[in-house]
Amino acid sequence: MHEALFRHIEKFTNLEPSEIDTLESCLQLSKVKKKEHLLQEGQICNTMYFVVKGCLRQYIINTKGSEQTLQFGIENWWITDLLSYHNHTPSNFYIQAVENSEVIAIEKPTLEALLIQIPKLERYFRIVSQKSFGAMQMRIKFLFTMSAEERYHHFNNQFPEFVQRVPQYMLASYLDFSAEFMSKIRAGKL
Amino acid sequence: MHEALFRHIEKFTNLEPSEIDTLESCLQLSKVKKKEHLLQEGQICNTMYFVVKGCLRQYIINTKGSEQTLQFGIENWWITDLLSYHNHTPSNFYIQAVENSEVIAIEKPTLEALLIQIPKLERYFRIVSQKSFGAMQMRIKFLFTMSAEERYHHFNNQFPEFVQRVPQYMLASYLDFSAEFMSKIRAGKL
DNA sequence: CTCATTTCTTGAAGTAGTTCAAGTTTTTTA
DNA sequence: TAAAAAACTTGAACTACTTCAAGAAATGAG
Repeated sequence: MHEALFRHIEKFTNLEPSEIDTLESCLQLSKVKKKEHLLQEGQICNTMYFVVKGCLRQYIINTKGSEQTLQFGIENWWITDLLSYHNHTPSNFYIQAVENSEVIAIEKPTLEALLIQIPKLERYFRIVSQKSFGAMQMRIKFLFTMSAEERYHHFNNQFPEFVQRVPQYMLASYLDFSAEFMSKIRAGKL
Repeated sequence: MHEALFRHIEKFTNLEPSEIDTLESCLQLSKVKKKEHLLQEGQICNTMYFVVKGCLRQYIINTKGSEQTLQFGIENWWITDLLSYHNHTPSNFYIQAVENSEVIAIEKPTLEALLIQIPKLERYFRIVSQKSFGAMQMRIKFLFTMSAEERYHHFNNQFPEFVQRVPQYMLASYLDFSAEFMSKIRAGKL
């Protein structure tokens, strides 16, 4: 049922069959329709989402009322608001499906119990979150050192398939420039 | 000897006296002089640094040859290049002392061994890195939604003491604007 | 205390990006 | 398969910031 997640966990730590059973019994796969929200600003985020299939995004609505995507989550990524999750504070973010997707949603009490029953999961989540933090550091580096055009080309080189997969205006805001500017970059009109 | 770190760990998990002993025996405090480097670009980052006293920063040298601070680390923060650490790849960053500082430096083999001997440390590092990731998400939000002036005032409200502690030009680059612009913001000349 | 170094300030000129508004194309839905 | 909705394009006007250059102030080292 949840092979995708098991395979991901096995990359970082080896589970016993009994542990797989325990885990299996706590998980359920849910379908999320395109544009459906898993988290809204102001809610307390109590759930971690593992993307089995499809694409989610985390976004905010800025002071001008327009959406800015801060993060995408595709297959084998976790997505959640970790600050709201840990501190029980209202979230600053929306989490929404960009495509029809399938996710494993784990509620905090379930996960807390699992982490106690299967301490290896502590290791798994440690490594995953340390790597994500490392990736975020690189992201900040790119935001700081590259021009809008460089960011676009760099992203397009690294993830050409992904660029086709999401609306341009979402990617533009993720790369921190306007949709109009992206259009001009792509047309080579500068 | 290393109370600062023990106190920090105890916030997230409770260590047995024997575990404290084990840990104690693996740690050593080192002094770092202002401007001294703990990591240089191109090196493989093999060490995690816990700041006991003082202030470190992670920075890059951009294409124009000037320094840009990506992260500060003060008392009770860990600082390292987690991507280089996990992937054994050359680091993109410098880590340098901003003030004369004291750090606990843990080498990767030591830490790996400790995580096996004291599994509770997996939990500690998981929570710390998840919270750091959450903080990074907020940082990106601020970078995306606030003007330079707003970022300065917001930071200055949140961390007034810290603003006094580091050179203005370092803080300016951390907030992603020029030192000259910072000077004008502070003078109210806009 | 004094000289050298580092940090901060100021103004003028330039630019990488935004915003707006309108039109076009593509995708979705019924 | 038509109509509606969503996504993309284009150009013109604007602006938030950068860059440069030079001087002033603060800090540090011997």
